[in-house]
Amino acid sequence: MPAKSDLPQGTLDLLILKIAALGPIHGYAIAQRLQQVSRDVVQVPQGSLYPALHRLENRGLLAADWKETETGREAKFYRLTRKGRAQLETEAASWRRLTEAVGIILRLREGGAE
Amino acid sequence: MPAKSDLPQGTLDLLILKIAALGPIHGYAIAQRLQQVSRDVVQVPQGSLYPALHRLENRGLLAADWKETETGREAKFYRLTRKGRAQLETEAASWRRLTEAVGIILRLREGGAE
DNA sequence: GCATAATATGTAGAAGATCGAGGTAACTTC
DNA sequence: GAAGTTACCTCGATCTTCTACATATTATGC
Repeated sequence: MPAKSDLPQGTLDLLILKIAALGPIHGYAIAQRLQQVSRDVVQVPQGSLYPALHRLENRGLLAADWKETETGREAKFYRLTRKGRAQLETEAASWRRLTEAVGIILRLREGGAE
Repeated sequence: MPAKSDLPQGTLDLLILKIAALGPIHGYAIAQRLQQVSRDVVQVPQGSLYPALHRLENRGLLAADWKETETGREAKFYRLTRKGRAQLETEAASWRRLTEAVGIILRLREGGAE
């Protein structure tokens, strides 16, 4: 059984920014890397990937240049802008705050808090 | 500065199911409880809350009865159905798997994993 | 008696994100 | 020359969330 995972809204942007922060990389490779690192928990369909990249580029968080890949093909390499780096930090902090809060809630027991 | 938090899609259902699992409770109180326990990180606007409750009820995950609150007012008390309990477990497991994966990604360093 | 706030429910409409399905093209391997 | 992989892209359906609005009851203050 495949680990069907459906990223919640907003999460994809955070992950893309994070991967791009590790060094210039093209879209297709971002999706592969996410899938590898997460052991298939995170799977990004192309219909989500490319709109997200364009969205981030339009917002000035990513910048792109066409370059040659290692295999000698043209691809669009994305890198984080200064603004993108700031955004990444903000979103990562929100993510941590939120997951911490949700974690607390999920661990509640009857007759628990206050 | 308020901890503006905007729950990602799907998360609200999970949290509602979890709170309802602790015992019958009405909608307004669910929102209050979430906010209290999370120290204001999770804030549920009514325009999100009630549609979510109806959604969950229609899917057969919650069941509702009108009862009197402690303050003597009529309110709709929700409780988890058997199906809802199963769904809660599934969603909680997904949530853990996902946050774990995202956590790994957010901790990546250049020249890191594979 | 009247205004305000808190409790408690609900709807309508706009805005955004994800995703399945489709399309293009180049390069590699058999 | 057919198939598979890499690499880009768009469109439309679908679902959530959120802002704003609407309603009714109870409690508090003046």
